[in-house]
Amino acid sequence: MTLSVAAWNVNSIKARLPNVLDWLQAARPDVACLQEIKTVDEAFPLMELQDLGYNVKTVGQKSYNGVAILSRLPIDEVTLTALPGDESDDQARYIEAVISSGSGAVRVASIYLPNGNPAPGPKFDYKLAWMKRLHARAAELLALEEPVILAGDYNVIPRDADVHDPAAWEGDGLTRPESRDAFAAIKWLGYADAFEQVDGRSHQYTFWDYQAGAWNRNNGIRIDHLLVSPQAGDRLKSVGIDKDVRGREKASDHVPIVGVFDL
DNA sequence: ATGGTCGGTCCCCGA
Repeated sequence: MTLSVAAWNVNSIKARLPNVLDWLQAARPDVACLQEIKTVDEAFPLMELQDLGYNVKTVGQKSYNGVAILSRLPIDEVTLTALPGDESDDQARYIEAVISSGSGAVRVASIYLPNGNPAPGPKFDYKLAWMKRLHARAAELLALEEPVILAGDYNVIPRDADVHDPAAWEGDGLTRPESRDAFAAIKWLGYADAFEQVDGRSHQYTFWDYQAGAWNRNNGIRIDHLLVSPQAGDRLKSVGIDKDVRGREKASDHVPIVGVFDL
């Protein structure tokens, strides 16, 4: 039995609802981790998504951020609605759940990692602190020896090969060595970047800015990632980036990335 | 081409 798991920063679920519904109906992912829903839980369009057969769990916030997990399979338990380690952090950027698949339980997190710009500065400090907390949680999850999929917008461009013009992004919070090192450190724990494991091609992007004709010029970056534990990585079959979604009317600036697992 | 575009709102901020 296969399990497909998607990550997609929708940049407002309300502005994107027709596109999101169309894509879910066409791609039919078993699990979809959404970021930047930009709404409180009460205003999330629950019915429309339930009508497509999805169970829905959200961690929302007014105006900014907000994450969701949609699943065609039962969501057994929401294990976390925030990253541990900072009680004062009230930004809605993390939700983690246990999902029942054909072969047992799979743990999935929907992650919206802070952008961190302008860097350096307090926002960049917050990004790095958040990444440390994610590192700690990722280590705890590895110890469970379960299939774990950490899916979302990491706001990190891992390699120069993941950006159209590395020079143009020099010094940006998405490419700074501190950001790349923190991302690599999570992988060093024992996670794999699903895209790099099965594909690894250069210049495959998940985000194109709205400005300056970035989409038409293919000036993109790869910042949406699926990090997978060994128990998930061993069963990873394919990864796809649904690039065409970016060319639609009223598109998000991000497109979905989908991993298919034998789970 | 040293700019530009979205989405959310307290009329500017975040990306």
